[in-house]
Amino acid sequence: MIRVVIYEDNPQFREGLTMLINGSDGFSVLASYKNCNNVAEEVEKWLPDVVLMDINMPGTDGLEGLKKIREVDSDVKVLMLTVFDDNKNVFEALRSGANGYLLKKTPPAKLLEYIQDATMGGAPMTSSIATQVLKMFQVIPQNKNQDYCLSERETQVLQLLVDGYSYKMISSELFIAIDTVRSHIKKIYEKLHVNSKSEAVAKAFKDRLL
Amino acid sequence: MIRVVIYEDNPQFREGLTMLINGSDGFSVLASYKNCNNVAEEVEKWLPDVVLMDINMPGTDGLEGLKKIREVDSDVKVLMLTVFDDNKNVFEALRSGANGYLLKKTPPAKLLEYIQDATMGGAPMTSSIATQVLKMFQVIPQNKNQDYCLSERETQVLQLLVDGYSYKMISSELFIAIDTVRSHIKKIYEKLHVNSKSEAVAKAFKDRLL
DNA sequence: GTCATTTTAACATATTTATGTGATTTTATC
DNA sequence: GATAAAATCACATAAATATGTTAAAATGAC
Repeated sequence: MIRVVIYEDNPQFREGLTMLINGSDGFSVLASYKNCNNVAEEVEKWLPDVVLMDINMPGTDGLEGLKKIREVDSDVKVLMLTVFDDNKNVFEALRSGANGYLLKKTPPAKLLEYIQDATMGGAPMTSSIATQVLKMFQVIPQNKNQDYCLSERETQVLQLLVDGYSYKMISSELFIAIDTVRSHIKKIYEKLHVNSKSEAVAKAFKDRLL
Repeated sequence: MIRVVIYEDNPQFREGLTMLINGSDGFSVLASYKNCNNVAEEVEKWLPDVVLMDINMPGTDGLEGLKKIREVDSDVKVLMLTVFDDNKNVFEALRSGANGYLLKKTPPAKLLEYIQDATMGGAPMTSSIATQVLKMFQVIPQNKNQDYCLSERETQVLQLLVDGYSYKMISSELFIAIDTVRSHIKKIYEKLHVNSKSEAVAKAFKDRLL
């Protein structure tokens, strides 16, 4: 028996979900709530297998609710429900430990299948959500690995710059004259095509040079 | 009619796939290859709707093949096939523009469903892959959101510092006196607990302030 | 041993940055 | 309308940085 708790502010949809789930063999709704204001206590009380969590709710919304749940219980499967496949919410929900993400228009039969899938360790997503997720991956830039051919010493100096060292501090850290530090930094600027310390630091971060 | 090209080095599996797909209504295999060495030309020649791409192949492997395809064709749907749900490969494949990621043990009926799903703009994944994908999101750290309480103007100035602007450039960019820029930057340093431009820039990156 | 590269160093100078002190004007809030 | 916070500007000065030129050791590759 898969035991479900529902968070959904719309009374009709909440009732509909409850009837669907209670009317299906092997599923049972333990409780349903119209907001997440006491979600932590409620989840600890019922210890459901699956939580169906609407995203848009007055008061504590679904994303906040999810985070609260994860503070007290990392095992319960949480499926997010939403009307729109809004990019930002999807990302935030998945990062906060949602186990799946479904559109409300998901047909009843599929919904039950997805709930079961979640309890088996799966990560059910409707197709449009999965497509969004893939797009998110594609914006993650390559390790540009643009080789600027920094020498070992130059890399070392750049690292110290990034760590906020002044020329003087670098010279005493590396036991070399401050003019030598200047030389290295001049060379680094040439290679990175910059002409200030802060630009070099920014480039080191952007291009993941260190 | 969904037109498919297959890349798979194992002859038995390649034959099995071909027979399955050709034997199904609405599906047709245009060609099948045992390696990706000429994948770009082949895809341009056949212009399939879907490419089934094995990950582990001798010579050019599936990940390389995927990248080559994306260099010449961003529309064709590419479904990756693999024996193991190896975390690193999944990540690399999705980032390189795969449209889905399936385990080879996927049952035939499901496979056809997934192929169709891909052509409709979906992003089919087997359950275990989807779970992996979710886990990847969860390692992405929070916006520390250490609120340093930078004012709007201060944030703007910090952004320009990060972009490599000098005080003079900032003043002309924002139409304010250079002494005003100094004032803002002094305040920023106080709030961030730093005392140089490059430290501020580094902190902006580290704490994702912008 | 020669060649290329890296690391080291010195000298000079103009520019930029950091820091301090003080003050006026906006803007938002109660 | 008093108050607080933010944004504006000025003046001064010490410190740090950027840029140029030049060159001697050290290192590694051939």
